[in-house]
Amino acid sequence: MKIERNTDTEQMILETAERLFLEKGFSMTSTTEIAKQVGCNQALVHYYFRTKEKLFEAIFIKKTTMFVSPLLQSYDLSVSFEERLKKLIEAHFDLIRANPNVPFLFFNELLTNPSRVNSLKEQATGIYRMALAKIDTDLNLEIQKGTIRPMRTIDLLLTIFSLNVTLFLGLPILKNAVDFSEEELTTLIENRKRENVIIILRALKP
Amino acid sequence: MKIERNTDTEQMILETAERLFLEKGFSMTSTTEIAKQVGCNQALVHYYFRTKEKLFEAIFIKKTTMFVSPLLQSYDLSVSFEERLKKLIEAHFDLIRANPNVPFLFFNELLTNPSRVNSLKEQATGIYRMALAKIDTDLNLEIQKGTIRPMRTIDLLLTIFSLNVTLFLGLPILKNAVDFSEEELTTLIENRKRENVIIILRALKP
DNA sequence: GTTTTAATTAATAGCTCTATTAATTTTGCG
DNA sequence: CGCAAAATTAATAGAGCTATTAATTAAAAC
Repeated sequence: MKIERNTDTEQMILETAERLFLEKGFSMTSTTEIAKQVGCNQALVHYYFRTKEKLFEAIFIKKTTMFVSPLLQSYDLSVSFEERLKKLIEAHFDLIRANPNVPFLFFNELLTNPSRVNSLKEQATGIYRMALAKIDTDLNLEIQKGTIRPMRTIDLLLTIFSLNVTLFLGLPILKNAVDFSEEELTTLIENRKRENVIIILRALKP
Repeated sequence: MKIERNTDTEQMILETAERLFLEKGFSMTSTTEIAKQVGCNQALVHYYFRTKEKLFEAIFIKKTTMFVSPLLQSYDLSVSFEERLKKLIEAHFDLIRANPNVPFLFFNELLTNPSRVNSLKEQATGIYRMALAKIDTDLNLEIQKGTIRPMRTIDLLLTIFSLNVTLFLGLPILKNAVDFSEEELTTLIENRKRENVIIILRALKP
């Protein structure tokens, strides 16, 4: 019986690091612990990535782009504005549900280490601006048509973002405090998804 | 010329620790740094509070209660339900605006150190349950009257919480990314306050 | 004014972490 | 095989952090 040997240690380090960073953030995760969980020597982490910082950045950037691009794809111009927005909200919601720890990582790192915002600016702002511009013109067109009330794009985006993100950000705490069953939890989440769409669409009405 | 001597060093340690914990979280704040900023010996921090953990807990509990109780006071039964809710939302909003870093501290510590939820359970759940129960009966009464659509209390609270908290949680990041002027910022905040009330009240309509 | 108590400091033990270096093992290849 | 490159490890320097202890200074009490 042969022990299953690492097909690719570098990949394992990356995956383990990703998991730990997402769970505990940058400062609470040590290269020592990453190595221990991978089952390799701690120096190996530095062999592949030189510094903890670089290892983190690789993951952070990956997560950033992963977290924006699906939103662009879901923007379907062949249906009504309301339908289009609904799809966008749901895509955003599902994206966070599939990666519930990412918002925590973002907030944690961008708040405690604001310099990271800068590296993000060049990386992600491009995509963000595209998404923003797309919605912006779209929204203003509808406002001119009078189908929705006058509002700023940033307000709409903030609302979507707030409602979708906070649920998953707070869920671990809520789970700990209230003690849901597994199905109660899925019901709650599904409910919220529907709720969020309703809330936002209602908010747009003239 | 005499150097202004600490009237109360213990108090200064507490205040400095509070500021640093709120800025950077528990793990990123060292007793060494606290002492340096206070201008005293590092051992003094431990002399007064024994451990960093105990120092943190003192602050954490204080912030927790401070963050819940004002919500109960603003619950004014002499006006209409809608008006009452509006006041509650605004009180919540103002509370966070006055302590914009507290949500970050909560999320950060409750997510990375879930055991803290337990100490919170006994401390704050009492107050929370009171607030929740109050709104719960109130809300269900209105639902029976048919003045608002059927919905669960937790959904209403999650909506309020999401909209109010995320703004201030994300503001430092947004500020860094978008580069607002001081008045643009206050305008944005005031707008959001109004928006949040509108959004939530609309969401309740039958 | 001396004694007791409280506040403050210096010094340090013990730990953990990051990063590097040099040595060793494994792998790929001609 | 034999050798070069890559992967892996052991060892360790160097730094920072928490917490404690013993010594020193300031304040209070009698």
